[in-house]
Amino acid sequence: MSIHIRLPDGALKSFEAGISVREVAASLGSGVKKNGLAAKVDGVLVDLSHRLHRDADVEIVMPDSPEALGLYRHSAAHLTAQAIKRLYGGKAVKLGIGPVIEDGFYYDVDVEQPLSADDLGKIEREMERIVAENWPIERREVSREEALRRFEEAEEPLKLELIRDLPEDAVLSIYEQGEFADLCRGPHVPSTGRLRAFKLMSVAGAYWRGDSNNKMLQRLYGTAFASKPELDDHIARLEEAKKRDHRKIGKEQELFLFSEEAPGMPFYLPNGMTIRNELEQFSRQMLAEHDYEEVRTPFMMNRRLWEESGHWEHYHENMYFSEVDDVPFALKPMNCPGHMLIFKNRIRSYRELPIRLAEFGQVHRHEYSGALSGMMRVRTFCQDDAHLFVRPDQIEEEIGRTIDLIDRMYKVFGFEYKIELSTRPEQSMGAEELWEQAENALRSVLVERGVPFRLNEGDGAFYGPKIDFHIRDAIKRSWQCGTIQLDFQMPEKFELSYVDESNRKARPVVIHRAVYGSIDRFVGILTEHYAGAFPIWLSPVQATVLPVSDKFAEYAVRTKKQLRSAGIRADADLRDEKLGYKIREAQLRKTPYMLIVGEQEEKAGTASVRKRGEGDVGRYGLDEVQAMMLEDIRLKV
RNA sequence: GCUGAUGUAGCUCAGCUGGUAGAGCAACGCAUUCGUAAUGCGUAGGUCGGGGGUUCGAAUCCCUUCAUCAGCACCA
Repeated sequence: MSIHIRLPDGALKSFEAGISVREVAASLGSGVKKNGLAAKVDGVLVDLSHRLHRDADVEIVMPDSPEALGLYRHSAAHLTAQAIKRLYGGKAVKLGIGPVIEDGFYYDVDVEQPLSADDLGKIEREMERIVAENWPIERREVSREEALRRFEEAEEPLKLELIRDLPEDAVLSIYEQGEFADLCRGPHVPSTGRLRAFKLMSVAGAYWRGDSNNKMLQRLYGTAFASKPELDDHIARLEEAKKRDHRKIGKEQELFLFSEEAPGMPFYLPNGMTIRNELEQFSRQMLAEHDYEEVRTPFMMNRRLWEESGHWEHYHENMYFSEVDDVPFALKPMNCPGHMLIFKNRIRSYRELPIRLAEFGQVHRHEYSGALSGMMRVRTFCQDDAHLFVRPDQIEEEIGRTIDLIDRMYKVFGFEYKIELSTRPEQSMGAEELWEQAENALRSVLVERGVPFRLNEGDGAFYGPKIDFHIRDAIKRSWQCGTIQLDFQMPEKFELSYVDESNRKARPVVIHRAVYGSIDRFVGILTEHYAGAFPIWLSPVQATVLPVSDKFAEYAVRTKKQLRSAGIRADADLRDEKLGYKIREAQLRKTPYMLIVGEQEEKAGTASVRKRGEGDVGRYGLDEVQAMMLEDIRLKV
């Protein structure tokens, strides 16, 4: 019996039924035969050894196909496991799982001996050896019984656990390469010799099955590519990202510091404070345009309040406490209870709603020591927080307005962001119907506006579902910044009410929202986003005046003063150094404008302008340069 | 919190198997008065994260503690 195979270009070819993909590939020319890695049969990825029994669309996966990367990485993970087993003893190494991840792969192993960075080189060399041996990688489908027997013999308790947890009807397959075998769904590249470009990156602990109650295994991270140049490129990108690290730039540019005396609590240096202040000022301007009112609430309030709000029950592990005069206090981890008290301060009419209370609220949250990370994860930070008290009929419009506000502000920074909708978590409070109503409200706003979003099941706040805005940092870690949270619980807890049209008490709904999220984290993200070259409106020093020599110091100072009186953050570098030296330094500090002044400039009342990223742009009158800068600042470019 | 690594001058880092700490940059001083990414010479600067121990002797070995980093777990 013959079958028809349709190729991606639409061509139809006939083969005997039962022919392998490998043979189909071979019929397509020597290049495909030699370099084919796997195939997509009717859209499903399979090994070259896969046999075809009926008509199908077949596409051979070549090294440059989008699917190839996953194959290389998955096979490289097996290669890693095989090498470790060879080096540390087949039965001394218990295999966990070895999946492909965004930039590579990892393999979790249970080995007595802690693996160090030095061991990685050793393992890599063994991997190279296995590549040189060029073992075919072969798939075998096995019965559950056979799988259990094999991994029992191999003394692989973790694999046995995985097999036992697979559904009854699951097809089990084992991939073998030389003496090594692994339970795996596949597919893989056809032989170890195909792996030409891989590298082990790091080793770290990871709990078995992601549960901190389980044993901690050792996780080897690695990456693999189709070719060496692509691998080198990837490594170069990682190094580039490291240069953007906000901790490094924060130190170099004197933005902020951390002290052992206050772990996870940033100190702002004058430069960093300037950036923060600009961010706040921008935010205040936006708040004014969107009819918010700014308030401020105490850092510390009686524990009673937190019991009332539910924070004590749901959040107290992350809170800081203090007791003075036998009165128990808690440092606020959130601003909401304070804002509830403000709302309750007097009777509210339905005509007043929505009431939008904003606060640059400093909160304290006790994070686990291991979670701290520069400005990205701290124990005290300032939220650009606000609570919108709305009538039920205003919910959707208000959420829409908030999305607009966030989008508008992010555009100024040129941020790409992703939206997530997070639903009810396990640890939460309130009735099922209210949650459902809240989740539906958020979802329908997103759907109506046609914004793409990802559903994040069970990741909501304990008091309500939320829409989160995620931004990526230099090393591709994603951080939640903006958030819109719908809350029917706090109004209940605090018995909030307003007087409605028919003079009856009605319950408002609260929307929690933040744009920057944590201003501190946002400063960190911006630092990496701009690689320290902040746009002029944020730049701590907007212009440096550089006299060619001491003789023009007086004119330099005059120039600086003029710019300052126009509201520009200008400095003059009067040190007894050569011009080239001062330019180099200002350049390294990423100063947006350098004004060079010498004899000709002084005579003409001008300055030679050097713009960051452009270099020397010529001579301008001082008023002209000043206008240029003010325009850039105003436009936030 | 867990696993592993790291902590030496303001910064970046060197210091082999234990013999009493060094470089570059920065700072300061002097000379130089300079035209678009580093002028030269000189000076000063450290109880080697903290505590304890082993030793004749510890930056180096051991214990403990703190902080930081990578990752895991956590992230209302």
